[in-house]
Amino acid sequence: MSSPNDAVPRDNATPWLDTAVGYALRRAQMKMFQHLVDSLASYDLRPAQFTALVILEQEPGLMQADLARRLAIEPPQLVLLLNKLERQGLAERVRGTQDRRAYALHLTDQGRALVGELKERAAASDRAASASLDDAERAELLRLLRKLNGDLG
Amino acid sequence: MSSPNDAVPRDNATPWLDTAVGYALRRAQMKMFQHLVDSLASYDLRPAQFTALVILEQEPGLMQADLARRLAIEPPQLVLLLNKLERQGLAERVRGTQDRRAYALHLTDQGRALVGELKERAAASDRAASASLDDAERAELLRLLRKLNGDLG
DNA sequence: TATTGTTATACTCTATAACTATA
DNA sequence: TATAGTTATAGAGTATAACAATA
Repeated sequence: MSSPNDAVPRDNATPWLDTAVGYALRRAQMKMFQHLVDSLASYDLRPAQFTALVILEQEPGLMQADLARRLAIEPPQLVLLLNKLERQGLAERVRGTQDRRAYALHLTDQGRALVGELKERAAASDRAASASLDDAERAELLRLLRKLNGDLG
Repeated sequence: MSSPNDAVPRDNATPWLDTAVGYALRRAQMKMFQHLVDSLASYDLRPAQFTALVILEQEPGLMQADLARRLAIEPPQLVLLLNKLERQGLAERVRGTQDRRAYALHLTDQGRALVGELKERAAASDRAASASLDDAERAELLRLLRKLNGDLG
């Protein structure tokens, strides 16, 4: 017999799925993701579009290929995402001065004005969708997830 | 200013994304899910198909609508999933005796023989994809995720 | 008339290859 | 010849409506 974590007492009455981190992770992610989708719907933004705005606020001037890598999407997908953000007046492509193939990506004034409100919305969604945890548990969950992801800090 | 968890000291130098449980959760889930996809690829099984086998092992005789609900997929998707498991000789539909519209779902002998090996594979994938956590941390992560999901126990 | 499972269909997401314009 | 971005296209995954058989 085998279970995902041998530190968990292996009770034969415990369903296998209840011992799998990946299964619990998937269900948690679906729940929180859907909550965020609903929270951003009135802005006509999807989670990836919101994340792009947050990254561009923190690192203005990024190239498209770099932003695509940050979002873990392929360049062709990023084209569509950026087209939408430009149509919404939230971000813009600025032709590179040195390399005229590349674009430097920036938020517009409107985008900069909106992103703070979006972060508050998303933060509220984060808290609401994990309301069964207290603040200390949420902080510990975040720490463990970031360690799993190989993040520093 | 706002962050997803007010118990986390709100350092203005900390990028907002690093404070969001949902973002860390999504990245962790993608990493573990992809690892499982690779681990099951040689069996020509996807995670949802594997999960269906595990559920049917534990609860033989389920109806399709019930299994669909467990997997959080729509009935039409489950039809295709079951067709594939039947083609692979791992599960079968048995016409209900009382209600002849419904099917009782069961593993075949071959399915029962395989599911133990699959669970070991999946458990190894679970551990490998979260190798940056020690056993105590993995157990605590599982506990917090299950609490977030509203699971009992 | 309602329910179980199925089919048909469309919509989203994602991945790949081929194209353009610069370098 | 290589690279940044784009276009075109096709493959999954997912959701909805309509249908057949049974209750």
